[in-house]
Amino acid sequence: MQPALNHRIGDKSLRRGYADAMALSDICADCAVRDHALCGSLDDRELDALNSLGQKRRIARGETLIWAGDDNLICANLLSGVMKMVASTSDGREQIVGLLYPADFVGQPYREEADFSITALTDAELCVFPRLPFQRVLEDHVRMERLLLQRTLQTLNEARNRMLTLARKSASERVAGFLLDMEVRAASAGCRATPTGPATFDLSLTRGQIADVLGLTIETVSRQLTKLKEAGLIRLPGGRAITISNRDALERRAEAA
Amino acid sequence: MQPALNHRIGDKSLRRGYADAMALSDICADCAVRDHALCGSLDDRELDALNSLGQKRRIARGETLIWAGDDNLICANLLSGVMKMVASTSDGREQIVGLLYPADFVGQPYREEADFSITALTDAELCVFPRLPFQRVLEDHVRMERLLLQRTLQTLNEARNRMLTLARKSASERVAGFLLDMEVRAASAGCRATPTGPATFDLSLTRGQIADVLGLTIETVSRQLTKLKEAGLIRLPGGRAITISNRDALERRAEAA
DNA sequence: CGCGTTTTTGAACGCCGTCAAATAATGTGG
DNA sequence: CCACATTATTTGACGGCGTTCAAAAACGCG
Repeated sequence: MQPALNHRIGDKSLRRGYADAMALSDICADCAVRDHALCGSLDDRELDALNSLGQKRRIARGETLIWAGDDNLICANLLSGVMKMVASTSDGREQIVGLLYPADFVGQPYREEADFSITALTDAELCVFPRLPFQRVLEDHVRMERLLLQRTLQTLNEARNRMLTLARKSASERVAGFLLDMEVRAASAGCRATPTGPATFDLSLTRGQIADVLGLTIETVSRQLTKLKEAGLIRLPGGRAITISNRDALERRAEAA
Repeated sequence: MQPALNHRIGDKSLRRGYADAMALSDICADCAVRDHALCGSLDDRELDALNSLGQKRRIARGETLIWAGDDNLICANLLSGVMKMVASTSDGREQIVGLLYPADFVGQPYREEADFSITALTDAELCVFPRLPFQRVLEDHVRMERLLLQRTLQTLNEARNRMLTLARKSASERVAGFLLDMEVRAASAGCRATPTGPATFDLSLTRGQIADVLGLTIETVSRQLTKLKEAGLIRLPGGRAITISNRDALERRAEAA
């Protein structure tokens, strides 16, 4: 089905099919997320097999990679940027069911039709694979399949915890919990050495997107943030930055009605 | 904090490993769910390997197999009965994050601590496996691992759709959708030949359990059911039976605020 | 029949959504 | 760099949906 591309071509950009594949292969060498993505489980030779399928693709903020309801044609690895996975009702109500960060796997393997839309919240880069060939690679590479299983299990756990939040927690619990989650992610992205002190970070989401994640409205999110500010638990230095000035209190509020 | 679980003492446990394994192995031969459970992917020889680990276990209605927060020691296949998977807040609010039916896989592989409690809603039977050895079997049997991956992906999809429901749908949409879901399950369990006509079935859940699934209260569920009855979409013949007398209208109500 | 449990029904409250408007932030072309 | 347009956020007023609290009715089981 796919030509084996184990040989190198001197000038990468001369010809199309081959050139793209090789370009991707080269990029893997200094891929920012390779160690954290699914392909981290592959050795160089296996990587070639995957690369012969994949194409690197840039996407602008606001662009939608996959539309719910369409044929489910592709999977991907997210290289940079942030994306959202959205479920929606027929009359347009929306819920973000997952945020995707660099090294995350994107898409729904073994699904004929896409159930959710996937849209870029920032400019983003991905390695995109056609779904069916990707599934075949998956089945030929146990370690990758295993890694996907473990990630999927982890994602499922998170989804279930989110159900508890969406169904049973108050607006102030949701917002407080969300800020703590985002702080953890920001910290691990920035790899700050000091886990102490007032942590300032940028939550690159609009109020509307936060609302979509938390199952609230823009107004409620905004009101809760000002409440937290007035209570002295956080500061809002402007833009989309957040300073957590009293994490203990924030953690308490994250699990008290 | 909770009753000890793995101390079931019976005549069989006098002669350990072998007797149990053979007993289980024998039972597999006429296992009601074998073709639908994960072990359906194993041949007889492989089944032996799994069986040497497993123990068949009966559980009474209301008993809890796994407690959230405990060490995550076991996985299982559900043979008969219905169980619930519950997430809860520190102050006791609960949400059912999954219902488990015969042939479903039970537990959280690759997790050190159980995140959710798993409790029997009816008397139930399971094949219980210690988690770590089970994981090893999983890794030695690609087909089973693949099957688990595919199931997990499917479950994740369902979880994400549930997020939409919990976050954005009205009480009447939730109840209508729930009845339709249960009807599908009841129909597939009973394998009715006629997909037409007024379908009567038993939703073996109490109002409280329905409320726990839908993220509502008992009162709200009850009120919505009477509304549906008064609107002529369903009948409540008593007990926990439901008759769907106008499925089209019910489907419309399931996705209209 | 009598008792405990589940379900239904009623009444009042409160959280959050909706609608509306003011203010702040961001971007754009001149 | 500013003036202006656009978008995002904050703030306010109000109402509705679902919860909470309470009690009656129906059911199940000895």
